Order: sequence, then structure tokens, then C-alpha cells
Amino acid sequence: MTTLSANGTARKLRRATMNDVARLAGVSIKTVSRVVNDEAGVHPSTAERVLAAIDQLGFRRNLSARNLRRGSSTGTVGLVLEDVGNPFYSGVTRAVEEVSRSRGRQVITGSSDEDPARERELALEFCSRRVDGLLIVPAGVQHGYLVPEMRAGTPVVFLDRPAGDVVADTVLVDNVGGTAEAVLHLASFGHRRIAFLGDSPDIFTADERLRGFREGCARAGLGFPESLVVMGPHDQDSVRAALRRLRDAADPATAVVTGNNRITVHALRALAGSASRPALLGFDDFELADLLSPPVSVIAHDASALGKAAADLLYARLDGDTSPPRRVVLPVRLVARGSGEVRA
Amino acid sequence: MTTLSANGTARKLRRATMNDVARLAGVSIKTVSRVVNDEAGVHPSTAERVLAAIDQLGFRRNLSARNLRRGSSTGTVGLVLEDVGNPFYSGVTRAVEEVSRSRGRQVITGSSDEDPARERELALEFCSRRVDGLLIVPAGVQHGYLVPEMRAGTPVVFLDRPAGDVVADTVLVDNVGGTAEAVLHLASFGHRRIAFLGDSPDIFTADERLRGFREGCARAGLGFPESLVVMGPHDQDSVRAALRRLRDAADPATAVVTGNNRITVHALRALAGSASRPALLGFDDFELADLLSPPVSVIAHDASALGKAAADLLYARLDGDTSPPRRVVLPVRLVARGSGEVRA
DNA sequence: TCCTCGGTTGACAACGCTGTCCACGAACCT
DNA sequence: AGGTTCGTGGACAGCGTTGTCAACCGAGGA
Repeated sequence: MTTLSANGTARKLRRATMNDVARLAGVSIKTVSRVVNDEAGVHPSTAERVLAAIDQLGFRRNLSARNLRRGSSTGTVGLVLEDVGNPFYSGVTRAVEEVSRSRGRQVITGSSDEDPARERELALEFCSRRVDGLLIVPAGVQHGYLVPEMRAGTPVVFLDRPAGDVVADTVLVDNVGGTAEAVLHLASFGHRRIAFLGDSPDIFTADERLRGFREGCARAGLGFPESLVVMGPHDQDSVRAALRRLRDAADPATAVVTGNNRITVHALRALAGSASRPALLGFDDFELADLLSPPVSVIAHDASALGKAAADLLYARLDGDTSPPRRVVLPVRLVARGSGEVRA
Repeated sequence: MTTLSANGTARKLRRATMNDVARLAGVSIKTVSRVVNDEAGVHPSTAERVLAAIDQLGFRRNLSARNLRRGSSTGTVGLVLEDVGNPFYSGVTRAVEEVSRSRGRQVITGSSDEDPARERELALEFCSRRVDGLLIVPAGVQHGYLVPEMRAGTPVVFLDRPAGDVVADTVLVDNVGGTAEAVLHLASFGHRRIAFLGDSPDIFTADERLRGFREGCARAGLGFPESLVVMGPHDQDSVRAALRRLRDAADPATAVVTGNNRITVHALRALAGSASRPALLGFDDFELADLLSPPVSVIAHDASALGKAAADLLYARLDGDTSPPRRVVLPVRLVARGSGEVRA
């Protein structure tokens, strides 16, 4: 094994172009192009000379120039989500990458951090790069800025949340049905005082899950326990405070539905070691939920299924599908592990 | 809120170019360029006409063409890692994205799945796209293919594992020291039969951690317990089988060091509910480790610190740093939570 | 009056690449 | 011998943008 040094020495050197290769090989630039693209009609000995020159110069075809000239696809898709660092979204990312790979495309990602301005900035930047398509987990509710892009032929698919004011393909999960099912499940174990701990109602999924919670309460004949609904907390301290309030109330909650994986984890941490724990059922599955004690029951849905469905939809558009925009709602399933099966 | 439809109708329409804008606004293309780039010297009324035309046509500057012409940075960096879906790497990704954002650059990611051919393919594809720099979690040990790229001025930083045969900036974590510390920690609780469950020794980090394990054993005066070393298992079944073998041995292990987060989780699942559990100390921290019972002690290191350090190194090169390649080793720390503090 | 000057605008080339079209020589046919 | 084909190679334009340079116009100075 030889150790090759390749650092800074020649840093400012311009990259070799086809012209350089052509000059070195003593052929025309077009012949180089032919060799690089495996086009027929180049004499083997000529090709060999060209390949040697390519090797010697470390030439690598400039894809930007190629795509510009050919007016063809850039071979990229843009993915705007809330936070690649969140395991849920990284699962989505992986699925998108997987599908894209099979279609010979690369994925550019960006995290919006729930900031609509940032989402917009990322999406438009991607459009400037002429991505072939855009996958967006909306942070805001206004997407009119995408209309020119869509009209210009960039297909857009919204993930996890719908767009505010444009009609486009959308993949969602059954937030309402899942949360309602959670309430009914808890009620079937005798719970009458069920609380809901959700993220900010500005977030579509949080709001939908609250809707599902109300629906579940209604179907279980529990009325509308507004005092048991807390929306907004999404860090450790605020979740802890909310739980304390629910516990210390005159008529405390005996069960809690948590609105997403982060809130569930914060709730678990807040409740750890406390003597009497309410029954708990969380929206979103998460790793190790089965190993906690008690194991945590959840409304599970599949990040990769979400990513794959969205990517499939996008690639169908790229393949020329011009049918009306679709809205796909993926099913969720209740995974009973223990924490939600405690009698009131 | 108006609902805008923007689907398929005009799909095959070519995107508007500066030429189109110029024609519509009745100015030269150069004037459009001036407006788009906020260059001085355009009469306000002219600029207004141009902006109106841009708006009407939904024009968006083509960055590929711009970069081609200016010969400047493409504003992208490539990140090749094992699997974006793995929480550890998604943390790395997020950190890289964060740093890149502050430097006005976008991140293109790709998962190699530990396949050297795939790593190479991704890295070279990124080079063809003329990324400004490359961050690579090596899957293989041969990186000579990168030499032409590096010579041509693309800085490369290796993450988490060193490159096989090129000299370049590298950011690692203290695998050896951390694992040795783990062994000494367990030994301090009286353990003499300590096992190591690691991933395939082909993987640098797995091999280094094994080295650290041996070093720790030596320093603790435990000799070289080769029968207690199992390398390779990385799925649920093989980890379970390995643990069973260790337990059923004539002189069973009383403590286990697991070589990475996935193996730790598999081990936890395999040991769940079993009567006598060995002391456990895992390499890599993971979410909820503190909430398990017993809470899991780990050798922790920080994915974002790794990503940030690597990105910082890369951007330093892009800023013109031509000092010799650096090797940064990030410290790890033992987080004692309970599972590793069981007396033998 | 002529000239200069700042403010505005445009013509043109070029970035690296590929599609089109044409040139050249050798071999083949009639 | 002249014409036709095939195999090989090159000249050139243009993808959408920007840097360079020059032209134009009205105002101000000599």
C-alpha cells in the first residue's frame, strides 16, 4: 500500500477540461467528448490516447456544463424538511435517497427548523439549481411562491403536512384517525380523564392530532375536556410543567396522549421515577419504546413509507404523469406495548 | 386565502431565461443580469420594468449557468456516509448542514451502506458536479481514486474513519481510549471476565475499539481473553446468539462491552427479561439510554461535534488553509448510568 | 463652441460541454 | 476510371449566464 500525498500543493490549479485533454491527446475536443460518452466511431487507438490523457490530467467531465448544454435534467431532487437530525426525518431522507438512487438522481437536503422563511429560501435556492423536483415538509402555510416554479415544470410533492395555498401532490399520515383511536383505546381501559399534550397548533400535524383527540373524546362520550388539552410545550421543562399541572388538578388526568415523539420522550423523562404514572400513549413510534418499563404504546407510522410514497409520486410526475394532484393518506397503527393498557 | 392551481398544465414549457425577460422588458440581457445581481448603474424605472417582466415570466436565474460562466464555487459540498437513516449519521449530517448554511452552501448527501464501490461512485459523482469539497465517512480502505480530485483542488475531509491510502484531513473519535476506559471501568467493579461484542473488524472503528478493548484488558491485568471477543454480529439474531454463547460458556462473562449503538440496542433487546444480566457498557450514546432499567452506561461521543469539526476543517481549506493535513481526535467520555456499575 | 465626464445601456465573447454537419481517405461497386 | 459508401475526425454553434469594453446621452467646464 503506497501512501499518496495529495494536499494543497496544486490548489489553485484550474481543473482540466476537454480542451486540455484534446490538446494533450492531439485530437479535437469533440473526439474527447465521444470517448467520454462512449459514443461509437472512435478508432480504438485514438480512444486509447484520449483515455491516457484523461488519466494523466485527472480530467472529470463537468456535469453542470453538460446539463446546461443538453438542456436535460440536472439529476437532482431537493428535499426540504424540518430537521435532518430528527430520526423521523432522517428515515424519510433515507427512503427518498433510496428511491432516487434507483432513478439515478442525487438528493440535496435542507432543514427549515419550522421557519417558513427558511423553507422558502431553501426551496427557491433548489429551484435555482434546477432540481428536477421538490419534496417539501411545509413549515409555513403559504406556498404561493412555488407557483411559478410549478408552472415552469418543477413537480412538487408535500410530505407529512399539506401546503397552505397551492394544489399539489401530498402524502400525509392519518393523524386524526390515529389520535382518535388512541383515545378510544385508553377509554376502553376505563379512562375518563384523558389529557392531550400536543405541539404548537400552528403545526398542521399537531392541530390534526388535536382534532383526532376531540373526535375520539366525542366518540367515547367524554365531552370536550379543554382543561386537559395542552398545546405548545415541546421542550423538557414545559412538558414537565404541563404534566405537573395535569397531575395536581382537582380531578387529575389518568391517561395522557402525547402528540409526537419528542413530546413523548420528554414526558417519559418527566414521569420517570414518579410514583403514580398516568397511562401513556404517544403519537409516532420510536426506537427502544419496547424496552422501556413499562413498554410505551404508540400510534406508529412509517417514516420510510412516507418518504417512499412521496418520492414515488414525484418520480411518477417526472415520468410524465399529468393526472390531477393526488392526496395520499398513509395508515397508522396502534402498537399496544403496555403503557397504554393500564386500567384507570 | 386563494387556492392556486399549478399542476401539469404547462409542463413542457421551457423555463424563462434572461433573454426572455430582456425581450419582454425591452432591454438588453445584460441589463437583466444587472438587475438580478443587484449591480449598480441601472435606472430605477428600467429596473422596475425588468422586475415586472421577471415576475410575469416566473424567471429564476439558472445557477448552473452562472457558476459555469463565473468559474466560481458551485455552492455545494458533498457528504458521503454510511446511512443517513442512522441517528448517529443524521446528527453528523445536521451539523454539516448547519456549518454549511452559515457559509452559504448546500449539502448533497449519499449513503454508501458500507459498500466501497458505492462510496467511490458517490464521491466521484459529487466531483463531477463540482462540489466545493467532500466529506467522507470511508466505507473502504482505498481512496487513491480521490487523488486526481484532490490535486485538482477539491478538499476532502474524512470523518469517523481514516482514509486507506491518501493523506488528508481526518476527524476521528478516541475509539481506543474510550474502549480501554470502558474495560477499566468494568474491572473497577470487580469484573474479570469481560466480553467484547464488536462489528466486523473490516470496519475501522470496530477494529480500533477491539484494540482499545485489548489495551484495557492488558492494563487491568486480564490477559487476552480471545474467547470473550466476538466480532461481526450486527443484527438481532447474531447478537442474541453471541450473548447466549457467552452466557453458557464454562466460565461465563460477567460484563460485556458492545462496540456500537446498534449492537448495544440488539444486546439490550436480547437480554430483556433474562434473569441474570451481565454488566453492560456500550460504545456510542443513544437516546433514552437514561430511561431504560437499568439505565445504560455508555462511552459517549458527539455526532454534531464530529460533523462540525469536519465541516470546519473543510471550510478552512476552502478559505485557503494550505497547512499539512491534520488529524483531529475528538475525546469521548464515559457516562455512568447504572448498567455498567454492577458489581461482579 | 468643443470637450469631458458620470450615468446608463448594450454588443460580444466566453465558461465547458454536446449536437449538427461536413471533410477526408480508403475501400467498394459498376 | 468515376462514383458511392463507410469509418473517422473536426469546425462550429449554442445552452444561460456574466465580465469586458465601448457607445450613447445630457450636463457641466474650458
